[in-house]
Amino acid sequence: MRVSRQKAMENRRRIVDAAARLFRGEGFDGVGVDAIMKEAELTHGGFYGHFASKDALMAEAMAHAVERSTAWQERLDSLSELVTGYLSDRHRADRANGCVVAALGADVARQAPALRRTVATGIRRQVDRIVTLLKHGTPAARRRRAIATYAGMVGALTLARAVDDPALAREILAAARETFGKEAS
Amino acid sequence: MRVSRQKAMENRRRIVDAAARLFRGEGFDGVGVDAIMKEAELTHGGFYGHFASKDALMAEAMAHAVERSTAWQERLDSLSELVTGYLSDRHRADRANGCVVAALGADVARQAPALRRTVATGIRRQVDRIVTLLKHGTPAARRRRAIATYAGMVGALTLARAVDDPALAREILAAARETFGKEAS
DNA sequence: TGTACATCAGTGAACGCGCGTTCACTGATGTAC
DNA sequence: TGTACATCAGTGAACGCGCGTTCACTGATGTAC
Repeated sequence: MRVSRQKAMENRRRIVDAAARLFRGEGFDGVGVDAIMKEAELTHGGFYGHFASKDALMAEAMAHAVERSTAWQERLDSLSELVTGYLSDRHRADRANGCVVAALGADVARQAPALRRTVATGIRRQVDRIVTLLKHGTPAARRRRAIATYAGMVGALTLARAVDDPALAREILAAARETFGKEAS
Repeated sequence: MRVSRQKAMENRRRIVDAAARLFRGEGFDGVGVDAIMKEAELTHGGFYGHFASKDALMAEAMAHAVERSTAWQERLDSLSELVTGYLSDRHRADRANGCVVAALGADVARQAPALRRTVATGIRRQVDRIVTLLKHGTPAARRRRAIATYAGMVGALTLARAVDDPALAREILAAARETFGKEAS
């Protein structure tokens, strides 16, 4: 049964959005086209009217997720706010709506160039954003510091999620918050 | 055709070793039982004489990889050596023989408790190891610093591998080496 | 030490299932008059 | 503005392939005498 062009565009957006969440939550291989379409309240057959392949959707979903997460942090205006939010227990528990790199980091390295380029763009933007939140040092030192801070954030969240011991997970997040949350002079 | 008990044990070890490398290189879902057995120079049918399931091998392969990487770093005796080696271009390019957490971090979070517990043990050991390399500060401060340093190492390697731009990858590794390689007072 | 038989590590065909993808079909939408 | 037809978004069955797992079989190893 045909659907209005506007509704079709909305459906497409819903598929990308569902994919962006499900991929982060379960990994690229952990989610099938069928599950994504079901999440978007459609049937799997219609998928290929919107996308050339699952790979194509993966790339588009990553672009969507990167866009969203960048938009989200525009509102933050201090390093400690950014770090505290990123290294929160809430973010640790909610892979599906969180940072793409922490949710899919190792998987991204094995994906097609187009997808990796998209993620690289997101990383660059995140680093630039942190640079603007740093107040001390030369531009080069601030950039270096921003990269190390972002690396620390991603690594701490990855470690906290990998570990099965809640106490250790909390300790990791707390240690990283204290280390990366304030700008050491 | 039957094989001596000693040879059978050696075969089992070869399967675990091949699995540890292949899983890190291609991800848990990226490698099949067939590929692992072929890498170990056996046929896939014999697999279930050694292991109850692919999941069981995954857990054992992680234990093996954690053991090996811990043994490897025993030889290092300074923080800068450890950090420089970890954040080298060689390690970035060689996922299959490198750090388990950087190679499979996000995937580990989705695995069975037994596997996550094994990885947690490896993480604890790595943190303890870094603590012994730190010279300044109270025990609590050193532990905090060790966790943050390990997080920075894992995150930087993850970012460098995710990115498709070699120049950016090198910049990330260099920034992290400078930041985490020397013990800030 | 040698022989006869039981054991069992490894082989390769086969099974069942899930997943990515295709396709004939449906019926509401969009358009031409 | 209303009617007739073409278009095409979405449906659901089906296909083919790969993967985890099973199983009957093989033949060298291990053991009992």
